[in-house]
Amino acid sequence: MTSPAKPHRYRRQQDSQLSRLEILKGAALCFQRHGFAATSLDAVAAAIGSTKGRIYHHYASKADVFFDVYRAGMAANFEAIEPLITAAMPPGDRLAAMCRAHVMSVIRTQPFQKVVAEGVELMRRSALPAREHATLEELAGLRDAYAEHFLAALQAARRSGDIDFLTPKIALNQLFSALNGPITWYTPRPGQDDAAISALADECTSYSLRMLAHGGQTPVPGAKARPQNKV
Amino acid sequence: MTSPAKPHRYRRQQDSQLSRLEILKGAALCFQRHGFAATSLDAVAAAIGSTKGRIYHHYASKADVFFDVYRAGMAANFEAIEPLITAAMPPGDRLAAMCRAHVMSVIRTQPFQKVVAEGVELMRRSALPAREHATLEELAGLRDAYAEHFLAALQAARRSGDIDFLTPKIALNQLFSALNGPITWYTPRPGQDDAAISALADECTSYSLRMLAHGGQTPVPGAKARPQNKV
DNA sequence: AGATGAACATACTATGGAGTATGTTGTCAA
DNA sequence: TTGACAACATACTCCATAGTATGTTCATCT
Repeated sequence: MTSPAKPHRYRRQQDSQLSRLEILKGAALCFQRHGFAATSLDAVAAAIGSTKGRIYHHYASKADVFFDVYRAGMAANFEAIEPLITAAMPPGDRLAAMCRAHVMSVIRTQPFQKVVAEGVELMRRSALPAREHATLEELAGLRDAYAEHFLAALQAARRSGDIDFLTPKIALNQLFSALNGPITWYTPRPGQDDAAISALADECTSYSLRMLAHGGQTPVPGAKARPQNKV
Repeated sequence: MTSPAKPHRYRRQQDSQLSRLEILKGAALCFQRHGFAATSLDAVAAAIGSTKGRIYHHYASKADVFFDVYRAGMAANFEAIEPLITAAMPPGDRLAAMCRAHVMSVIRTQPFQKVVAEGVELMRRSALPAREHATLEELAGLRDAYAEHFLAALQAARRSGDIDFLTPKIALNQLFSALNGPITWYTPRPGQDDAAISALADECTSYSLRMLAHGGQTPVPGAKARPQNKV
């Protein structure tokens, strides 16, 4: 700016969309590791070997980047289950296939799904600046529509006698808690091929599905009253 | 300071421990809602009708407050399962009782458990200033010891034929993901008495335990390869 | 009754980071 | 070949907030 023109090296993407995608990947990794608030756009820029100016050229604000990562994560999920919601299948099989597809998507796009999870939490306590309120509702709509597909599959599978549960909302919440477990604890291994990942997803899906299997009301011992926690 | 002495009203706690507890509760609520990074100590102070000076009188830093909330949350959990790890019970019953006790503790101390969850995430990517490193290891030790109790109960219950699972680590992780589900989605209702909460905990525990029930390897349809996600 | 220290409140400093303003380079159209 | 604009980089501003320094009140001991 003030100094005489040095021969800087400007790295330019021919395709603007590719540049945005690169930003999204870097942002997803940073957001996954440190969360939205603790992530600086300088850190995101450094992660992709760039500067903040590039990000602000493509996005209006830090929140906009976050929202776009969220959209990409949800898009991956929708894409994963889309062929299953219209296919002709027994209800039990459809639910199982949807769960399996969701787990695979979660593992493959883990950083993005972490952002989705944080975004969902963000919406719980709303009270946001009104400017972003419209976007928040859009993203909440995406999540609700996605959950609705699983709720419908859940109800259908129960009607057909494949699974059993008490309260739909609780069953759905607990199912997602299990299916999304790998978001938190999964760490990609160096020598882990697709077969190993597939086996891991199978095991997670299997556990999650058993949550809703038949088995009567297992009475839980120790369910009687115990002294109240102090804290 | 500069102005002449006005007759201020100082609210003082006779018991220092009570004051710390009040700070912890307010901090837990703020941390739950906005996370560690997005929570200012001014906000915490305002939540308890106080000022930042009071917090810094009891704690050396914002992180120290966070760590103490974490300790309180873990203490509540330990206290909940403690009588069950030594009691004479069949392994299956012990595991069930421990799960049920954990869920109840989670629901009762939800804000604290959210902090515990964030703390656990924090430790995954360590790389912290060395000053807090010792404390981090202490807290990680607490978590590991707690998980170890459940892992032992898991193994014992499998040996006795009460449950079945493949990989212990995955089973344990998925179990905790389910048991900790209410941390994320539970919201206390106004007219919700202890009986209602107990019923809710029962349902959550029931689902979580079924994850590890027998049932053979349910083959998941749609487990064959599908097109890779783009993102 | 006065001294001392704990338990706060108030007022200040310092810094990281969001956002902006502007400079620089490549590319394509005409 | 030269605008003109897109795609960046650089260099700033400015505010929120962590942390500090200091003032104030009360209780307790002697």
